[in-house]
Amino acid sequence: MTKNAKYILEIINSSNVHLTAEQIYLSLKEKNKTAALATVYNNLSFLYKEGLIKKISVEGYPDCYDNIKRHDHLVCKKCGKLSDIVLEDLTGIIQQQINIPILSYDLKINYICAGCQKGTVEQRQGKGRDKEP
Amino acid sequence: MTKNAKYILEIINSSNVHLTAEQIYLSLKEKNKTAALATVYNNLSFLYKEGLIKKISVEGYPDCYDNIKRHDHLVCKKCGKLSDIVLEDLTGIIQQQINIPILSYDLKINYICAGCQKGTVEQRQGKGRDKEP
DNA sequence: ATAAAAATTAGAATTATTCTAAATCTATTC
DNA sequence: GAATAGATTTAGAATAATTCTAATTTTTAT
Repeated sequence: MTKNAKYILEIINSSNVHLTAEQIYLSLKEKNKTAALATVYNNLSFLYKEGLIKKISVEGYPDCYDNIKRHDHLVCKKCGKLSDIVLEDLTGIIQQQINIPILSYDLKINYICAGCQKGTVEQRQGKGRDKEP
Repeated sequence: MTKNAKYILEIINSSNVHLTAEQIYLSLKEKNKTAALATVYNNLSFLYKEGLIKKISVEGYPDCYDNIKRHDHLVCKKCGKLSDIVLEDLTGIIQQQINIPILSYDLKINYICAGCQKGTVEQRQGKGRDKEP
C-alpha cells in the first residue's frame, strides 16, 4: 500500500462524517502538498476494490466514502444529511428469504432530521447548482 | 400532470427493468418524436418530488428510476445487474430500534448473479469508459 | 382571440469522474 | 551508488450525467 493510499484510508477511518472525493482531496493536501485529485480517485478506487472502504451513493449527491465497520445509514429526505446508525444485523432475516447466498447489504433509512423538523437547516450541497428556493 | 409526464410515468411503471434517464428518453421519443432529454429530466424531477417514482443510485452507475411499489433490490457486485426482489416489510423491525419516525427505507442486497457465477456475462455499462480488462 | 402562465426545446454549462501521457518515485540489480 | 524497470503520481484533457438558460411552443384562463 502506497503512502497516499495509507493517508486516504486514515482520513476515511478517522472521520466521523462521510467524505466526498473532493473533501478527501482537501484533507490529503494537508499531509501531501502536491497531491492531485486524480491520485485521490486512483487510490479510492484501489481501496474500494480491496474492500478496505465502502462507497455510498445517495441520489442527487456525489458519492462518498465510509469505513467498513458494519452499520446502516440515515438519510434526511429534506437536507440530504447522511448519518450512521447501528442496527441489528439483518443478514439472517434476509438470507432466510433468498435462495442465493448474499454477500452483504446496504440499508438506508429515510427520515427527516431534527434540524429540518424545526425548519432551520441549509441543504447539503448536492450535484449541479442550487436545488430549490 | 402534462402529457410528457404521463408518458414517462407510464414508461417507468410498465417496465420490468430499471431505466436510466437516457433510456427513458429513447422510449419517450417513440410517442413524442420531438421530445428533448431536458424534458425527461424535468419530468423525472417533477415525478420524483411528487413521490410518483423512485430513484435508485448504485455506485458506479447512472441513477435509474423505478415504480413505487414496495420492494427491495439485488445488486450483482460483479456485473452491476440490478433486479427486484420482494422481502417482508422490515419497517417494524427497524422502527423498534430508532426513536425518530422513519419515512421509508432502501435495501440493496449484494450478491453475485447466476451469470457471473458461471463467468460468462458482460458488465453492465457504468459511468465513464471501460472499467477493467 | 388574447394574454398570461407553464412546459418544452436546444444547446451551453457544470460537476463528478475517468483517462492519457509525461514526470516522479521506488525498489532492484549490478 | 548508478542504471533500470515498474509502479505511482501529476496535470490537464476528455467524458458522461445532469442542470441551467433563454428562446419557443403549448396550454389555460379571460
